[in-house]
Amino acid sequence: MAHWLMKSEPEELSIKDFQRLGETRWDGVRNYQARNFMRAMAPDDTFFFYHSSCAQPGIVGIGRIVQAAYPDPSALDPGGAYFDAKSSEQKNRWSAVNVSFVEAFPQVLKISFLKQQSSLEKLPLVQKGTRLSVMPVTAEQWQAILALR
DNA sequence: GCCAACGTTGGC
DNA sequence: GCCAACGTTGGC
Repeated sequence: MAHWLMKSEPEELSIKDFQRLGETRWDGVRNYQARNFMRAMAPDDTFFFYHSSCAQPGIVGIGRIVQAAYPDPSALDPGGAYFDAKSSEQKNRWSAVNVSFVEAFPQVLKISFLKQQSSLEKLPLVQKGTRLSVMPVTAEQWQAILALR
């Protein structure tokens, strides 16, 4: 079982929204590297839910993959924010996964705090210049972050 | 709002 | 295939 980290802007989907929904589709990823990580996801993989572009950016909870990657329907919706004119029913460049809520942390593990952890030095999230919205988390990093809750 | 850093686009 | 210009991300 693998571990991941996925970023969401809370104005788009917050951990509270996620908790209320229980299960949802994770779509709209429009970066090839992030997409490729999504395609490597398998049911029962777990991920940290990260709030980005907000007052308190950081890790706020945990989710689980319930369905492996499939063509992202949002790329085919001409009225939607994630429409991609270069994708079609036959050839959709983008992928979505289905995810379920697992846990919300009692407090935000702020990015400034995570950057202070030597155990997380290699996590792309804290590395300068990295803006991946979906990334792998090693077993060691997973445990280190769990211990910070 | 600023701006560093990165990704994408498109002319050549 | 190069690379300048532009767009986006995302912390601060």
